[in-house]
Amino acid sequence: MSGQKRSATRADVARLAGVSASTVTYALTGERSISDETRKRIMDAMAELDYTPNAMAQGLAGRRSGLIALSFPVGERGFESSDFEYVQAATDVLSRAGYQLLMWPNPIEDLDSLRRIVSQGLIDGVVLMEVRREDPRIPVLQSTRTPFVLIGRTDNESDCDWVDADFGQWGPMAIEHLAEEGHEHIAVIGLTEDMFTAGYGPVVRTEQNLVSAAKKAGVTLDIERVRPNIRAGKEAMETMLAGANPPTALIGFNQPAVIGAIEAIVSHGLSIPADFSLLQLGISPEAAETTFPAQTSIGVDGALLASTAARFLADSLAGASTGSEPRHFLGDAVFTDRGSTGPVPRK
Amino acid sequence: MSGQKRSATRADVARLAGVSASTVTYALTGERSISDETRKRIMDAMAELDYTPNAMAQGLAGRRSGLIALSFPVGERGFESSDFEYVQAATDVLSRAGYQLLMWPNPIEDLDSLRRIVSQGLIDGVVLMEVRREDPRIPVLQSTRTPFVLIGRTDNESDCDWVDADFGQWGPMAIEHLAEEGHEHIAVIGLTEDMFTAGYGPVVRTEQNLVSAAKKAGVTLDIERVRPNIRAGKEAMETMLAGANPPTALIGFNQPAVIGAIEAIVSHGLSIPADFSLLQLGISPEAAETTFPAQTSIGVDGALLASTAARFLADSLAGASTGSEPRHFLGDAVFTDRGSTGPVPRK
DNA sequence: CTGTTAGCGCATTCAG
DNA sequence: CTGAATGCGCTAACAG
Repeated sequence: MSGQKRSATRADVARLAGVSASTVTYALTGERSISDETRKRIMDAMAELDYTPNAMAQGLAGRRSGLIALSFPVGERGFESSDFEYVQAATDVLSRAGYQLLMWPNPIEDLDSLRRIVSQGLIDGVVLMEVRREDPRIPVLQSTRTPFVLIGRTDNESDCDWVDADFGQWGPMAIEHLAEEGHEHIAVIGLTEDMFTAGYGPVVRTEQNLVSAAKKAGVTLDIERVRPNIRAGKEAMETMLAGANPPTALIGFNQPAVIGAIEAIVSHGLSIPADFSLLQLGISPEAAETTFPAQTSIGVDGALLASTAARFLADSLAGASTGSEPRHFLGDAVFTDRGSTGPVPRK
Repeated sequence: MSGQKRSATRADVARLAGVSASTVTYALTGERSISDETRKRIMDAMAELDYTPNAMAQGLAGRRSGLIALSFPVGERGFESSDFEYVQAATDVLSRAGYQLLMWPNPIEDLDSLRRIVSQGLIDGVVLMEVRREDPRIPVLQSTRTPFVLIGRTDNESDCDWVDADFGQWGPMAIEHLAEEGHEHIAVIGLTEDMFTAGYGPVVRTEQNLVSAAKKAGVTLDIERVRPNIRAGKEAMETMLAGANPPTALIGFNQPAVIGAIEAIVSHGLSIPADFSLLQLGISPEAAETTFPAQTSIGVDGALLASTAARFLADSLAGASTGSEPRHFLGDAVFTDRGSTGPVPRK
């Protein structure tokens, strides 16, 4: 056993370097100038003792924990690989700014736990994911004066910092792409009304934009809203294909349902993209390439969104007190052609 | 502005309740007995002041942060919904034991960061996921005397606490199931050699068991090892089906590749399970039901694994000093019939 | 059953 | 350019 019982403290370093304790701190933070001579002695001492500052003590004394919570409620939707893109990007930016990310997977409704953790002084700021149109977490954070940023938007948009996809671009982009290829009758498979009333922002906005873009382009839309599962999507698609005037393309905003829809399309004797076109909204690259065929999609760069959010938060933590204007960021729509759309087939 | 600048401290509570500061602590921890009278006064005072103990100060004084890191390196494999099952289960158990989970997504090789975070005194223990046969994180944790538990195993099994799937059951169970249905020639699509040499434990163990079980059952195996992507799986399956004596069933241990394999099977004019049987190993329920058809599978209860690991860690944190025997747990194989296997077709 | 006293390791005044 | 003193909010002996 060669173990040192207790790890070295700042006092140990100071002693070994022959300086005072506070000088060690300043050598570390650079808050005031130090002679090269002294700095070197301190650095050497730190290296020799394998010194690492104690985070708790830093937090207590400096009223800054270096921890950021990522509120990542996992509801019906579950976890997708795309979600990790967000986590990863946020982690990168924040760690560069000296913060660690604390994942907080509790449900949105668990406000007591949220209140507790932010009151504990353990957390400097919060990134909120899966934001609802009226999000109960926000008042909690505001009342405890905890800095935060949203990935997503509430109905009251101007109220705080947020980043979000520019859903306004999705509908027009999707409709235009398909209209250009000659499609005049397009199926849409979205999410159920539940998601509407639960206030799931993207769903509402996107569908609205789709409708208005279709009107402008003179395209007929056949909208079905179903639960996010394969069977529901399959049934919805079968119904649409069995109609008198079946659609020649599908716009999906519901990945599990679209998997079922693909099955329905293929069973119907149609092949993609020769006979039928498929365009999926808001899907991650990973998920889009997990199906057969892979899905052409319109979405947002999640990493860009998350890293921007992280930057907003880091900035407002740096600027501490000042209540400058809220900052917003809209991520451009990204079109990725994976070959699942094509010109409308001749009869 | 009605904001209290600074949140209430233990001293404030003590003053308002008319007791000494330490009494407040003991009322909270129950470390020594207190008259009901006094306890009530303290509780009332805490409620009135909306008091929450400061986590940093608790950590500094009590040398216990209440934070557990979950080392969750995200490599080539990415993030799957099943992974969240682990996170969720671990979080539940640990929060009941008074801990928060800090997600640590850094790559396995990022040992400097790991060393730093555990030396900071910010973390009481670590749960390691994606454990390699020789995992470099382990020496780091041992040298810093940080309690930890593995989800997975190293080659040196007796060395520390771990939980893992009982892979020994998978091979026999898979072979027996298919053999009973009359299959005599079975394809296997596993992962590439890279994963072998990278020391990805499950891959190695499972394939070995598959081979020995097949020998015992008198079944012929046709093993292909491919990268985890759709195209590779499709090509591998096409090759096998084009052979002189094509297999009648597939055992997969590579989800993306199996998606491609399914496509190859269907294109070949075979339908599942009437003409061809499919059995997937080690896949999450979510992923198994994301394909068409859904996949019958053999795997492990991830939530059980993770919660057991969490319990191991919580226990060893409670029993602090004592170095009792390492604890191990093997999760039973779980067979889930999703209808993708059936009797071998008559010629 | 309760109060008093030291620290935990560091940031930050205040003095040179 | 550097040192000394104070306190962050709490736990854990030590005293009754």
